[in-house]
Amino acid sequence: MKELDSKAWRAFHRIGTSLLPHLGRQVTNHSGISGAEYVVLVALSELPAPSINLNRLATGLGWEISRMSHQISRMDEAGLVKKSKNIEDSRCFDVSITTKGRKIAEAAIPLQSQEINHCFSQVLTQEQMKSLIEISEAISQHMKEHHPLNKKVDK
Amino acid sequence: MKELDSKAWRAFHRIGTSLLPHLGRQVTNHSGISGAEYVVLVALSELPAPSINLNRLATGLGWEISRMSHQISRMDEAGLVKKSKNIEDSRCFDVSITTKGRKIAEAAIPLQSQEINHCFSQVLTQEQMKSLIEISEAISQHMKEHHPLNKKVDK
DNA sequence: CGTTATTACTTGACATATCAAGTATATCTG
DNA sequence: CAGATATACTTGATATGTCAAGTAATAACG
Repeated sequence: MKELDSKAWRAFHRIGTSLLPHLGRQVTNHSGISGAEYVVLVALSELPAPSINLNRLATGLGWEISRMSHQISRMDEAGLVKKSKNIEDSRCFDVSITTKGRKIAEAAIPLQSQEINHCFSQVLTQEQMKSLIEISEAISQHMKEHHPLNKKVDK
Repeated sequence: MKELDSKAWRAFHRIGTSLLPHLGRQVTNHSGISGAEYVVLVALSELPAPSINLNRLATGLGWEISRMSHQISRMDEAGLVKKSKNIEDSRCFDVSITTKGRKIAEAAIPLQSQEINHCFSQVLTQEQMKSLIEISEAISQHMKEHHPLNKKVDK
């Protein structure tokens, strides 16, 4: 491995393991939900449809299904989301955000945006952000093709 | 938050939460140690001195001290590292890598490099990697200044 | 010196993640 | 349509991470 590769990887590893946890902690502090809960609530609140099945939700966020299952169960108990059996296929579960969940998400999102601004957007130039998007797309593409987490969900 | 900012953040979030765990899983598969153990072993194996105190090790990797304490205890039990009270200041612990730990690290490193190559270096251009290094440095700098995990350790 | 801080870690409880196995419902195949 | 497969989750055990509180040793102060 070349010098540059190693340096780039370490750099990436470092921010991945410091910035992401930091943002998670922030949500917890200002809104009382975990980083994982935040991500799920945002995803649900942006849905074009009122609900989505668990499998697609997991795949969409790049999570293992089992993790999502546990997470949704907890969030259901906490009243943040609602889980209901799909009528057509009763193996499937439809997940939707509750009023309570939406309220919390709507309060959390601007605070979180502000923090992201602070630690991310304002620290980088436009060029750097564009570059980061390309980088991410290249890596995501590779991961999707070569190391998918769950079996493919057909479009 | 502007469109670009949001897109960049999501892109980064996505790779941060997919690529890093993937690489962790890989080490476990090929070398039987966790991603966290790998990171610690590599850090210890690269030390100029034979040992380092727990506090510095944690700070160097951007970990909480408590986490490092748990981790080192487990790795000590597993025979991967050795923990010994510092003679001058008996509150401190010196951590060093054992022969067993070094052997495992030396076997794991090339395999891991290969995987990093695969998922990271070969997927990006030289330019992109250079850009990523700059991005990381900007963010790391910000984090160090504004949101340090533990109290500062003076150089 | 004795008292008060500070530092360097440890500990334990709890939340979360991961992995392997299990269950129930669909679907496919001869 | 019966039996075999596949799918969509669930469950439980175990490993890790995180937080708050504790302990012990050193340093700092009056």
